[in-house]
Amino acid sequence: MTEQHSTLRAQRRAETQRLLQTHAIRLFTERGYDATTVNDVAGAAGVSPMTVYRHFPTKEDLVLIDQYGQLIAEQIAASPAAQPLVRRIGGALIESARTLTGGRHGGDLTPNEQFLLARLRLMISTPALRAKHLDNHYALQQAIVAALDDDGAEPDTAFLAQAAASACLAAMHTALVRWAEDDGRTELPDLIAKAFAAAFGDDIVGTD
Amino acid sequence: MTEQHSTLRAQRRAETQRLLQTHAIRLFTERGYDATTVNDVAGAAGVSPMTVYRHFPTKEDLVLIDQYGQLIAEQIAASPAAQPLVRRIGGALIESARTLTGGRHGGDLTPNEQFLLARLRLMISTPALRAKHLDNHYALQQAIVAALDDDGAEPDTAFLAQAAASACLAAMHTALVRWAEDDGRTELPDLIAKAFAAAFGDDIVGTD
DNA sequence: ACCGAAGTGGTAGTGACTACCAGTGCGGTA
DNA sequence: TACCGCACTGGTAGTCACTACCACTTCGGT
Repeated sequence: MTEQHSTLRAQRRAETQRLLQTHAIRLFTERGYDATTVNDVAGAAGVSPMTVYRHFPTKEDLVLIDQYGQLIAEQIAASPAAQPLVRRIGGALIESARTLTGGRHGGDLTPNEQFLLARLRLMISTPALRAKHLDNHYALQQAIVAALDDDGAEPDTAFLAQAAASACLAAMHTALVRWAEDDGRTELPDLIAKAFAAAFGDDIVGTD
Repeated sequence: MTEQHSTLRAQRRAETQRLLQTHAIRLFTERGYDATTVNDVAGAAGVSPMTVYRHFPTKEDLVLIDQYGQLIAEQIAASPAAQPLVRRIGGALIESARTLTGGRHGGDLTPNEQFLLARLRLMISTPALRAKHLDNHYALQQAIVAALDDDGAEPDTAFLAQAAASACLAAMHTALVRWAEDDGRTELPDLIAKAFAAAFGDDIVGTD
C-alpha cells in the first residue's frame, strides 16, 4: 500500500526531526543559540549539516515550529459566533492552552511541558528567535481571522477582526512569557485568563 | 567649543545616514529587499560596504529605526495615571501618531509621510523586516511598562501592565498595517482609535 | 604647525543558507 | 527474486550578512 509506505517514511522522518530538535535545544540551552552552529547540532545528532536543512528550513525552526496554530484555528472555527470577538478568540486560546499543557496539573511537569518550557525560554531570551516567533504570531493571526466565519468581505469587518485577533494574541504571548518565567508552576490557562482580564476587562473572559 | 564640534560631526553623520537610508529604501522597493545586497546600497550611496555597517548595525536597521519609541514612552509618562491602563496607553499612542503624521491632513501626503509609508510597506511585506519590527515592539512594550509609574515591584502588577501594553501595541500595529494598505488616505489616529474600539470596546478610547 | 579623534576603506574570516551533483537504501512491481 | 524508482543523504562550491583587525585620511581644536 502506498499508504503504509508513506506512513513508514513519515514516521522515520518525524523521528529524525525529533532527534535533531532535542539535540539542538540541549546545545542551544547549554552554550547559547548564537554560539552553537548548525554544524554542531548536526554533529551531535550524528548527521551531516545538509540533513539539518532538509528537515528544518532555518536554524530558528529547530526551536520554533508551533503546531498549535492549526489547533487554535480549529478551536475558533468550532466556537459559536454569537459573542464578542475578543471573548470568542480568548475562549479558544484558553481551551487550546488547556489541551496543550495536558489538562492535568498539580503534580510535576510532563516531559512534554519541560520541552515546551525549554523552547519558550530560548524564544524569549534570544532576539532572533523571539523575532521570528512574533512573526509566526502574525501568520497565526491571519489564520484566526480566516477561521472567524468572516461575515463579509467588507474590508472594515476584516480590519476590526485583525485588531481584535492581534490584541488577543499579544495578551496570550504575555501569559506565555509569564508562564516560562514561572517555570510552569502556574497553570497556563489561568494566566491567559488573567492577561485577558487585564487587557480587556474583568468580564470579558468567562471562567467557563 | 566641544559642543559645536560634536554638533557638526553629528550633523554630517546624520546626513550620511539619511543618504544611505534613502538609497536603501529606494533599492529595496525597486528590486526587493532580499535581492538587494548591502554592497548595492553602499555602491548607490557612493561609500564602501564597511561604512554602511558603521552607521547601521544590520541591514534591517536601514529600514526600521523607529525613533517614536521614545516619544511614546514620554507621552505615557506624562499622561495622568488615574484611568484604566488600556485607555491611558491608547491615548498616548493616538497622540504620538498625531505628532508623527504631522497633525495636518486633507491634502497630499508630506514627504515625511511618503517616506514612512515606503518603510512600512517594506516592513509588512518582507518577513525578515516584519519579524525584527515586531521584536522592536517588544522592546517598546518594556519601555511603556516602565513609563507607567509602576505602582510597585509586585510582579502581578507588572504582569497585568505587560498584558495591557502588548495588546495595545498589537492593536496599534494593526492600524499601521491598515494605514499602509490604504496608502495613508485615512488618518492614522482615527484608525488607531477604531482598532482600539474593535479590540477593547467602543467606550475605552475617548475622542479626546 | 601639530595632535588626536572620528571616520573611512581593505582584507580575511565565520556562519547561515543554497544551488548542483552523486551515491544509497528501501518499498513496490514484473 | 531481480529490477526500477524515489526519497533521503552527503559533498562541494558559492553567495551574502556580518565581524574582527589593519592602516589611512581628514578635520576640528590647541
